[in-house]
Amino acid sequence: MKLTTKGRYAVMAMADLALFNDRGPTSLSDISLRQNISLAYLEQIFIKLKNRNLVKSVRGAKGGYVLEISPEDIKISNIIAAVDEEVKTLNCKKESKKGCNNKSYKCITHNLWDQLDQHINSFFEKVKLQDLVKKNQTFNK
Amino acid sequence: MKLTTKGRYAVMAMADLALFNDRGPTSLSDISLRQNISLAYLEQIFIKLKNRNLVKSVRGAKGGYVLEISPEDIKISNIIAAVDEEVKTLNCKKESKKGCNNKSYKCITHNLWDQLDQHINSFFEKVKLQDLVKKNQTFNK
DNA sequence: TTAAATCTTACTAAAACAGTAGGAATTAAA
DNA sequence: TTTAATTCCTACTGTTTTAGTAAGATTTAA
Repeated sequence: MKLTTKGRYAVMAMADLALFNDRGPTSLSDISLRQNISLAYLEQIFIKLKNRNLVKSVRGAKGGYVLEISPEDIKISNIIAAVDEEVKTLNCKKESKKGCNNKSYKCITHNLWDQLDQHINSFFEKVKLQDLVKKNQTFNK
Repeated sequence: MKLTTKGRYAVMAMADLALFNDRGPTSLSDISLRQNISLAYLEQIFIKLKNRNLVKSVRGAKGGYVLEISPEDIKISNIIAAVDEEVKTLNCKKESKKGCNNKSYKCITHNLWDQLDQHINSFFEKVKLQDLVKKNQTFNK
């Protein structure tokens, strides 16, 4: 599975952006200072967030980024997916040569990984950016 | 989070072992052939499984491994924990210098990662090795 | 004109991953 | 008693990923 600091930083930065969104564009250097993430690294991350239409950029002085859509409509899964190429446990489908073929005893764990994926993804699907901004959040149903 | 082929291989191998457990010790070379995992790599994995008392070894010719406890009593989480050092999304607690301090806006995502951990771990807690051996398994509640 | 900001591309040190290699110790069976 | 099959143990290693850094180009408000 893929869930690295890049994904975590992206969620942190988006939450930061959501908090300050009503004050106009937020610069990456502000986020960098508040969240303690390197500016250059944030730049790379925000390119990807922009490509997925999660944020809009405002170039030039006093520029920065603003949310493209409202925090209630942004799922955590959208953010993770934007920066980490895949959120998926490896399973035998991916490796055609090794592991999985039609022999039943080779596919014992096949369903397990599939359902783990569903489980994790459903978690990220359920939580919205808006939920992070509220206090004393509980994300489990 | 940490969930690599080592953890997957361990679960596959344990499932394999569960299937053939009533025929006496299963050698790693058998598992290697059936599951297409390198023998030397399996050896490393089984040392760890043994250390956690999930399997017993029988040395010498005709030796191999047998389950130390019955498949109903082995949770997937036990297996993963045995080989992958931690199943935990990184969170701000871990990095004392960076990220998390008492300023509220730096801890926005703190709860999120904590609860993700709980979510994933609860999945692995619920599934037993026995469940993998049955057909048409469903692990989600 | 200047400073603040995004945008773009390339590079890189360190760590993790996924093994490989080589041999020692043990034991059932020939 | 020898052999072959097996676990046990330690060290090494190529590749990929991670987590950035570096250097500059472009845009725009003041």
